[in-house]
Amino acid sequence: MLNQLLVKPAQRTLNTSHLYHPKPRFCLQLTTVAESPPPPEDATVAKLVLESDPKSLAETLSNYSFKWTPNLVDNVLKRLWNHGPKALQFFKHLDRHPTYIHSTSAFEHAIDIAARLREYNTAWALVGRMRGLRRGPTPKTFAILAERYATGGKAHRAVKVFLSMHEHGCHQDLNSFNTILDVLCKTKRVEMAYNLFKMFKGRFKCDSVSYNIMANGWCLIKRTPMALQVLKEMVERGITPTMVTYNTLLKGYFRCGQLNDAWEFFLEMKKRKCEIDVVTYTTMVHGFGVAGEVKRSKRVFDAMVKEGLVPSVATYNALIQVFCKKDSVQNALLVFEEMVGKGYVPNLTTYNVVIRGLCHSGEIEKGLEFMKRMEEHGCKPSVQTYNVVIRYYCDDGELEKGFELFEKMGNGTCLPNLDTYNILISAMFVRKKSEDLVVAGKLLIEMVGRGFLPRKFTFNRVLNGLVLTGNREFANDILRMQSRCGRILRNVKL
DNA sequence: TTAGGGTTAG
Repeated sequence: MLNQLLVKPAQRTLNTSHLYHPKPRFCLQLTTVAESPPPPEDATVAKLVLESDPKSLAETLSNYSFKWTPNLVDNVLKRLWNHGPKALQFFKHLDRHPTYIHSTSAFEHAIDIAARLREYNTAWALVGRMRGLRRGPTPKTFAILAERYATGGKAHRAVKVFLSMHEHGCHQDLNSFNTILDVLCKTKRVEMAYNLFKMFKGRFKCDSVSYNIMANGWCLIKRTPMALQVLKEMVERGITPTMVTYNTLLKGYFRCGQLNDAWEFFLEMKKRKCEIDVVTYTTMVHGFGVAGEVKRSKRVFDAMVKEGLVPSVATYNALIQVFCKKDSVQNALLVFEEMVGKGYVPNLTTYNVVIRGLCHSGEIEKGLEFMKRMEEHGCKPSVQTYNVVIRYYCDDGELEKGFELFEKMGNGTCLPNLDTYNILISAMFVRKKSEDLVVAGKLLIEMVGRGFLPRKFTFNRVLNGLVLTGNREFANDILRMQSRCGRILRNVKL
């Protein structure tokens, strides 16, 4: 039934339902796709890891003659980035390999993944293991750990990581100090960073980078006066502000909606004969534009060119985004074509901005054309690209087209992430059909199987939906899965 | 992975 619902009957169809699944959990059909070249080896391995039951992973992989190299392992781990438990199972399997030894970078990937899953004990065990093998830890290892602690809401632990570096045989220097400051600032723990900064600025002989990091931190939490204070202090200590310092403050003004102050600051920079650079202009184009001042934004862009500065791809991206958001996609496309005409190579951001703009104005098919165009030009659509188009298809009631793209992701080289699943699951509630809710339940099972932890809200929503549509038994299955869910992450021990 | 400019919805 579901198959018929989600497919246009006249189309030639082919059942591929989740090629990387041991058994199809649900059958969605999609139109025939063109023959594509064989996937790279790391994609094949990633697919096998995703498909295999953890217990049979070793056996599965031994059926193939992969030649394990640091590069291959790194790429597999990168691909499995959104599938943490699976990635760690793979890492663990190779950790027992008779001849292959994990590289520093493989360890750091694994540590990053474990810490992202908040498996801090696992992460530290890996640090110990890499030390035992004399593969680290390196300053980068600690930067990763600190960042994961900070983004996991454990800023104090992040600071501790930095303070304990030397105990793990890793020297603390100005670079690592700047890194911890930046990690804290980027996670909005600016006060904490500032305290640390005040405490150690003498010991590590803080440089302009440290000051710039702090100024940016205050700007990120919209406390520009404090950023100015940092600038003042910097000058008092005889450290010359750089273009980064000025551009940071300029961006800070825009972030606070202080357009006039931003403009004044820019004039002041000019007056003082600052070497105004492409970043300054890009900040202005974006700042004025997203604040609704499209004409001003375009004037700045033109002024830049007139002054002989060459716009970067980022400058074009800013302008294109401004047109998409505050003007029209048609004008944005004109800028896009102008950019291409001048020999620029649009990047992932360019395409994502354009595709989002098109979808937003109801031109999803045209967005899809751009997706093809980017692929033809060697720019692989990212999971965000897919998510945008899938979302708009679903919003438009074109569920089958959304699923078609979802299938394409699974078959190809761009694995779905948590957002992808959430988008699709939400879409399953629109038609209020029993069959759709069963799909939602199956998606939920699939995402858990791949190591994503759905929010409680998602579980409850699907459960309620199933119960209301008379799928009580299936709801019970899901309920049992939910209770197992908490244990899934804990089961991955190294 | 020591700092600044372009992607994200409701």
